[in-house]
Amino acid sequence: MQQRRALSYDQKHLSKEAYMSKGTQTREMILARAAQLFNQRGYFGSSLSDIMQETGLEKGGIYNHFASKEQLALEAFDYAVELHQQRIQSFLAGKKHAIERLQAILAYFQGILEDPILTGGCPILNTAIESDDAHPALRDRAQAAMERLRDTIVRIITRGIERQELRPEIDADACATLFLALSEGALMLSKLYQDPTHMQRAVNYLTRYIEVELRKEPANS
Amino acid sequence: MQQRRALSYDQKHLSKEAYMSKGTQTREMILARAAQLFNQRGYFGSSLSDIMQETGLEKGGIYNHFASKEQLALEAFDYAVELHQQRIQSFLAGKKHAIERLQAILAYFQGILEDPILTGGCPILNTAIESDDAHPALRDRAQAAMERLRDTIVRIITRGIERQELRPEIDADACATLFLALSEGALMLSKLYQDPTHMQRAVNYLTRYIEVELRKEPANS
Amino acid sequence: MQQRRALSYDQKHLSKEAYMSKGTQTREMILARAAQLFNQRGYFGSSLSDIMQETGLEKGGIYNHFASKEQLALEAFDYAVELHQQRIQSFLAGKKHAIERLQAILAYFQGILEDPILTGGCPILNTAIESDDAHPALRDRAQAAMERLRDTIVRIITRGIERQELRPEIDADACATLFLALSEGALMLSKLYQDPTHMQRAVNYLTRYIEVELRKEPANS
Amino acid sequence: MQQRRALSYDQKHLSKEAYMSKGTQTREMILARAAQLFNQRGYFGSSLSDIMQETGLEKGGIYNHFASKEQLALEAFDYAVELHQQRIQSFLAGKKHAIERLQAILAYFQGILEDPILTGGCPILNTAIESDDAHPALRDRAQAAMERLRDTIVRIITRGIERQELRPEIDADACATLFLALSEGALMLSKLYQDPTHMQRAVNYLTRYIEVELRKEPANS
DNA sequence: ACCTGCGGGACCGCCCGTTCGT
DNA sequence: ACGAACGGGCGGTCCCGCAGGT
Repeated sequence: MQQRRALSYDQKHLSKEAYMSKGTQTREMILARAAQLFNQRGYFGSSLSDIMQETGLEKGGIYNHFASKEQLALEAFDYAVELHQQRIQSFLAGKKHAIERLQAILAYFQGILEDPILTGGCPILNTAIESDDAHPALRDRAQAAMERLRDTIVRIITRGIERQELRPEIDADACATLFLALSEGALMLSKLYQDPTHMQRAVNYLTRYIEVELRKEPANS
Repeated sequence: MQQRRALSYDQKHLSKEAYMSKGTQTREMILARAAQLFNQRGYFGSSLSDIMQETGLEKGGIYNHFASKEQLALEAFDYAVELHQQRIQSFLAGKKHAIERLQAILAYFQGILEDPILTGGCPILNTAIESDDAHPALRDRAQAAMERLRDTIVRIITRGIERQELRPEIDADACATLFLALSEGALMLSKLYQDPTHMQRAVNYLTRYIEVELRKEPANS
Repeated sequence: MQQRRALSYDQKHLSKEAYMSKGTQTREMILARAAQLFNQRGYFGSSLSDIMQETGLEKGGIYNHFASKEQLALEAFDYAVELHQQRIQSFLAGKKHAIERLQAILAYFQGILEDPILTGGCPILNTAIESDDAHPALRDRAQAAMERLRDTIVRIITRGIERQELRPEIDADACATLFLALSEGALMLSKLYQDPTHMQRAVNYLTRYIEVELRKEPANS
Repeated sequence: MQQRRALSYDQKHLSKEAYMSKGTQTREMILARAAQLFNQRGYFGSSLSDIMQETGLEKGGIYNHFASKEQLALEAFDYAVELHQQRIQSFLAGKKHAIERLQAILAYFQGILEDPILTGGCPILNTAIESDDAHPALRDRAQAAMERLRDTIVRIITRGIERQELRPEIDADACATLFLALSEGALMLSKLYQDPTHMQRAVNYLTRYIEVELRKEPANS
């Protein structure tokens, strides 16, 4: 019965995606469920038993696909990040102007709270906090993922400057830090208080910031 | 021998602080060490064995003072928060002007990274992230601690407005969110990257923000 | 070993000896050993370590089959009772006359001491005494088992009266109490003194009682 | 508060009994409470913490008076037996005739159920069952106590025969076994079923038995 | 090829019975 | 008589291999 759920899980993707062998399907399903679990309860807070229950598989079934809990955690983290990356891309899709693209980033952050792909908040933030002093392998992963996100923002800004959509004097790195830190921080606050207000304030603030501090004013003004 | 370490730990406080029975000393020592451990490895990532090793006590010795790991965690969190609260107070001590006081808050956040009382970063942030979907009791504690911190900032701002040190149109709540979210977020980034730059940027940004957006300009300007 | 497959093919068709997977065999083995242990040392007097030693399994192996010590105890008790029930049935087998059947019951009780299936005496008695004020779940089990035994005796008597093998004025319930209480009490005495004499006396007494008080005299005498 | 109860416990005896130092009072109090506990939960089922709670003392306080849990158990058993022995004596007091004395024994057994000095049933029975295969020291104690009880009955019967109150052909030992086994067995049944009926039946049966089988008929009948 | 289920064994948090300094 | 500390054992769970069967 649990297995049925597992099977049906990915079969809906069959039409639009490449063929997946049963094994690969199971593997993906495990990753999806584990990513969810780890994102809510953390790496140390999730046991293999929890994952068994979540996936409907026996231990052996999981171990068939992943050599260890750690390996699973690493891949599940990648999976979660990939999901979020796709979400960002879908927000950015079709938006050319740097202002629009920065707004899309804000929308993405707000979406983590209001329309989450993975409940439990931002996997990079969660993993960063849990792993920084405790799990180097995971921390490196989190660092790389964060860097990718940061780089996305930096690129939007530098290209925006090149295209003369943003002011030339902007420090792209500092600006990316502002966006990232404020968004992640506000996400944390809103999750802690279970109140979206804080996230909303951060988005409001950054939206204004984009307009007032980043947008290049028309030359004739 | 291990016990001796425990004894010596708090005895240096005896001269200046209230008398502590041996039991209470040990209790405090356990809290201090456990707070450190939990702050680095998290609640689920720290085992009683780790705490035994850190304290030099046997299990029974710890259990004498705390009914469960959870109870210990709760009290250790309070201990850590209290330590940080005292730090904030020491930063605020003698500073009357709202601008100065807000700068002290920034200095406090920067100190978490550069001159930590407890290695492992901000206990409220760490605990908030770990507990929000996994441990309600801890989350409530973290929420209360965060609220206290937030309230400190809000009060500084509202009193600053009253004293006409800050602009009257400031939204104190929104402003506190900005300070908290940006500082905690930057702290996370700096810890993740093991690079104080991000924290520094947040402090720079907020320092400028204080001057430009909050400080009430002299009437004659 | 290679033959196992051939064997197992037929084993599912075997009507009299149900096929037992390796897991089920282990489970039964644990039950048998645990039943023995509990019967000698009691529930609180037996530790999981004892059971590990007795079964030669590690904790994980035991825990695979039983969710807790309590669950194991409950099932082990049922196992022990079932064993004794079968023993009673084998004593009763082929005996039609109520007198014979009551004598079989006595033989069964004497057998507990002299030819035990499970050393440690009567599991119902042992469990009744240990659990009555301390372990309701176990007590309920013991009560049900005792009731089954009592019912066996009551039925023998009532059917004996119906068949005019026993006197019509007999109070079957009171008589069953006499049999049970005296037998269990004598069993306790003989185990305490490590001397079968007391059991023997009870059997002698009840044997005479059957003849003198229960047996219906021929009409022509 | 607990301590207050402990203190007051024996002070009412001070007037009529030999002087008891505070230490001795405490010791007696521990014995009384422990005897109660062991009688209900058994030796292995009672922990020192239970005893602490029951007595209101700390561990050190208990260990001041008893070298080990085992030693306490042994003495608590003796205490319980002594209490029961006194009860028997009070039932026998003033009764000279063997018939009366045997009836007193039955009344004593019935009293265990209906007006217990120690809840949890007969300590000898309880201890016999728990210790027979598990705790030789306790079993020896139980055996001795049972023997004392048995001897009381045997003596009543032999003296009754000597005094021509009972029939000369009675086997006193067998008769004592009958009384003991039936009473203890019925006690077990009544406790298991939480229904005094079984005990009542045993008493009824033995009362009749005394009249019909033991009482010496007047010579002229 | 994939999954099940059994078993291992280390370790978990907790509590035991015990000792001893105060 | 207390209360701190011990140290090992409690019941239970962890993560992990591996044999077996479909």
